[in-house]
Amino acid sequence: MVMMELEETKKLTEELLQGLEMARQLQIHLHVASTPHETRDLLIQNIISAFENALHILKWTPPPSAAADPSPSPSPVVGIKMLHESPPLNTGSPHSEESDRDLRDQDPTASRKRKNLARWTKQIRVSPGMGGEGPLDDGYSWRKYGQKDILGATYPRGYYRCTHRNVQGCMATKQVQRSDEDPNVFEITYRGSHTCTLASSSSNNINASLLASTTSPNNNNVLQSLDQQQQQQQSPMMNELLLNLRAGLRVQTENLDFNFPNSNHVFSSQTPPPQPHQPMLADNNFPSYMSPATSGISQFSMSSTPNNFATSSGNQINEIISASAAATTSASNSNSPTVGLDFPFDQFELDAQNNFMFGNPRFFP
DNA sequence: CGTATTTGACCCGT
DNA sequence: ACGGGTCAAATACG
Repeated sequence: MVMMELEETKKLTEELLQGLEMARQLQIHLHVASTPHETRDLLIQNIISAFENALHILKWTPPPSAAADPSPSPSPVVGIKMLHESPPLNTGSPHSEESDRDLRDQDPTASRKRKNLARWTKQIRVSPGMGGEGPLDDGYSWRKYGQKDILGATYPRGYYRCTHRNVQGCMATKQVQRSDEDPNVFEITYRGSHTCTLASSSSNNINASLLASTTSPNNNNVLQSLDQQQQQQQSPMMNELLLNLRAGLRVQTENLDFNFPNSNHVFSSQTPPPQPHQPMLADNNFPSYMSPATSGISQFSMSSTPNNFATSSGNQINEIISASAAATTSASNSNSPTVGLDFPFDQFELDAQNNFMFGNPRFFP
């Protein structure tokens, strides 16, 4: 077997750790009657994904049959597949993201940092029948800022940035590329994590719990104070996954990607103080304030209208959430020693002490 | 009328 | 020079 690189070892470890944490989460949720089954499904799915990813890292190849996309889900059959993507992928150059120029004017090192932004790709399959023309909404509010024809690609690539870039300096962006082979598949490349404060802060609860079990013990007390019921899964990823689940989509694979040399890179140096960033609308408890039926209205906006969900239902959700969020948010605004940003689901980092971080530390006083 | 999208120009790395 | 990514003015949208 080929000598495993340090990076891989790290990834593998992270995968396993995540799987472990998810399993622990599941264990906790199993004792909480009010936990929506979606949450459990999600956790299970994530646990499976963690293992799959770990195996993937180990170069293990699944049996041909299993490799294909299983889609036992209901109507809108959709498969989401996460792809590793630390090394320069399609485009050899990550490069300037919008205002590299501007950034450099203010901070010469800014452009360089951009290259370190987290980057990962997902392949999302939408059922042919679905009206729209693009991948489902991922819970974030995106604003299209460009479209380009790519050589060799039949479909143009759409460029999106977080709607709150200007207001909150959220530098997250994503690219949507429709697959040539299968027009029903969209490859979405995300870059950078959201630092915007769209919804509440409660969105990090699940992360907090995860942290509790993995990171330094000094966090536990705080974590324990969290209301587990309401603050369960709110990481963007969770939101996303839930969205999928709600829509009858099936999450096929989740992968993690680690290309964050340091933990600060996520925040553009241009951005004032690292803002408490939150994962977007916390749609975790959707049953309560947002029935599947209600959310169904726009949650599957396609690329042409990337932020329907966020703008429509997101606001209401935010309001609901903001209340509970206020408490935790304010308490955690300060920069904590460790920087764990909540990335869309699959993201997590290691803090200075190499503690596994899943979610951000803002919950800790 | 404010906000989002479109689209050609521009910038930058290769 | 080329291709990918972003800017920004024009336009569409609600």
